[in-house]
Amino acid sequence: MIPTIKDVARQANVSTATVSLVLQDHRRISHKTKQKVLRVIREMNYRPSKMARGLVMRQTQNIGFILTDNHFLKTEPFYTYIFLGTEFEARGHEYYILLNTIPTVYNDEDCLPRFVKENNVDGIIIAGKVPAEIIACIMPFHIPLVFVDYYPPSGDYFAVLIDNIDGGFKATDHLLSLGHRRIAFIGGDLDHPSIYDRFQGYRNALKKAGIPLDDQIIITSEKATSRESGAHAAKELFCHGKDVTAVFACNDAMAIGAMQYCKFAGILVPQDVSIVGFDDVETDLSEYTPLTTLSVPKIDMGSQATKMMVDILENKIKKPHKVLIPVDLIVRDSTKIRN
Amino acid sequence: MIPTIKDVARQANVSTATVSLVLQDHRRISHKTKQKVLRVIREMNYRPSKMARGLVMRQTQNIGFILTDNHFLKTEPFYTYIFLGTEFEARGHEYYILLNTIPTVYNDEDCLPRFVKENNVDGIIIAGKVPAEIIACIMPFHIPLVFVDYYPPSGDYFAVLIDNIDGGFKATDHLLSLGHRRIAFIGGDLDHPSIYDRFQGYRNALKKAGIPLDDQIIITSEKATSRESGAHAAKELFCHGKDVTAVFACNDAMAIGAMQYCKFAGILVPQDVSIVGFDDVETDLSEYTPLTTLSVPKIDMGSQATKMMVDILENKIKKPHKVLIPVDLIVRDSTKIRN
DNA sequence: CTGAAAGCGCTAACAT
DNA sequence: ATGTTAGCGCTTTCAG
Repeated sequence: MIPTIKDVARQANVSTATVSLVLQDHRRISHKTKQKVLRVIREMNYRPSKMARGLVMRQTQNIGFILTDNHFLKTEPFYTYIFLGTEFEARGHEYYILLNTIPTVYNDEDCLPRFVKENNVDGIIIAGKVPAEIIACIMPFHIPLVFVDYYPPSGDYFAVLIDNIDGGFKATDHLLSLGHRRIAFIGGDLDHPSIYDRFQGYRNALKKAGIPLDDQIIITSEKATSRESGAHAAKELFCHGKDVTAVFACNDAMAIGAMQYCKFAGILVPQDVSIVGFDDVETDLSEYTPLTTLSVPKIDMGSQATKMMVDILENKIKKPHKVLIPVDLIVRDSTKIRN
Repeated sequence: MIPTIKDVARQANVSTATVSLVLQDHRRISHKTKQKVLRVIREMNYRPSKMARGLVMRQTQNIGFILTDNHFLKTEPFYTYIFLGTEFEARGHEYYILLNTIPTVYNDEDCLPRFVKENNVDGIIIAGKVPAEIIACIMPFHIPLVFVDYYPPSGDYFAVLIDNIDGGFKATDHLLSLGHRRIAFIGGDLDHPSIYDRFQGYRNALKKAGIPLDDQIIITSEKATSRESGAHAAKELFCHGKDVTAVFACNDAMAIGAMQYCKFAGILVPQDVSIVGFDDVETDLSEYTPLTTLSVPKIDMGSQATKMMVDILENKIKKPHKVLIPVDLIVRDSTKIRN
């Protein structure tokens, strides 16, 4: 049988109120009683019931986690890592994470995650891009929100974001430092904020190096950011004989696609061309030259988001703000000094 | 302000007991009052508090989900899908899934998932192989357990398992039906139950076809089930000129490894040799011939596990038993009729 | 510094 | 058929 606060109180010869106060480390408890109670608690292996406490405190100690299903199920476990990060961090703060995937396409039926309907969370972490309707549905409930790896088009929010500008800069700067001057950018739709920012970093780095932008070697006509589109972009680049010695791809998939094309076209990486990716998600690619890329600390992002949420819930912070997570350049074999 | 049962009772001019009974669809409530109460509930948008109900009912309406971290984080989202399946199913039964990853190597510090320490789950689903110590730690708590894709070496448990024997049979039978007679088996450690069972299916199929087993073409000397070991095994097979026209690999990774070796050795798939894998997890392998394999309904497995757990918790089933999930042969391009 | 008691929202005897 | 009431395990005034 699981001991209750009453059992502890009886055993320690104090009232339940005292036990409760000890539990909260209240200062108006004498050191002696505190030690006594603590000992009994340990002996009986007592833990306060979340439900009873939640009932009276009017809080669930749960944090919701919302993600569209395609994000969670894609092959690279990007959001899976973020999710895990939230879980790890939540443990230390006595919170539980409640996952709720939502359909990628908006669907007014089950628009509201059930944990908000049931009032079963104190706050919600939203990971990746979600339909604007979902956010609109949740807002009226006045539940604290933290966004991870996504920032809604308008409004002020708490958010944990990748420092994409810095990443783009680091990638480009790395190539510059290797002596490259003709550095191409290949990316998907610039309307996507992450890609746009990575491109900004690229621009900033070139500007700093005093190299003018050359639209000829900036390929942003692809919509997707897949391997296929990476291969396409590379074809565009090399087929027309534009002289480039290095490529910064906006993500690993496109970088790999570019490498696929190079292999096909007999272009050697990194001898003929250096390539840098972004994300550090494409593993097990024994076919290709190991990719120099920017590594995103995914677990850390989840952890930061939870930390931020806990701070909000404990009223430690009130004003919405963004936290930018720095990325690390991982130098592997796909980049080398310019010939 | 969220309405409570009292608000509903007052508004409907009945007692809270009546509202409670209506909520549980108790028959000793007159149709008329029931309708009246139901209307008020709808009007006020009332939902009973999980915590209050849980407190008195002594149940959390939470189901724990345990997984070692390496399982959750491996590149293929195998267990991620299973986890999602449990979530989907849980929704329909008003349960929440609480994830708790545990270190892969046993670590007596945090051996117990916190949701059991805190008594925050009614039952626990355990996915994939976990250290025996963890199970031993949990047993004393008498929490219902359901295993998914793993069955402990000894004892009687509820479990949802892949029908590996059937899968091995289907794989081999497919090759037989294509006219192959010299069918190799490549697998990792036969001590692993899944691999052993897949091998049994292979044996059964050959036996049924009246083909004697040939130890020469059964490669089980590899410990791992990685691409590398698949390539090794294939080398072993083809290097020594053992005549085989088909290979059943115990999983997709080994099958891909075998294909890597074939490519290297100039052996054509499927022209020279047909290959069948197992799991249907290796995607995005544009380099290789699309693999004929056995597809495991991962989401369905999670869903079945939750269903089983809910049945246990509702006392609908009491005797431990296994549910075998059938697998489907997915014929792609890596197999063809024997020349 | 500690205890008694009320009450969080709900269910389940027991009354009526 | 419905209402009254006593808790479930905990926190929190308010007294002492």
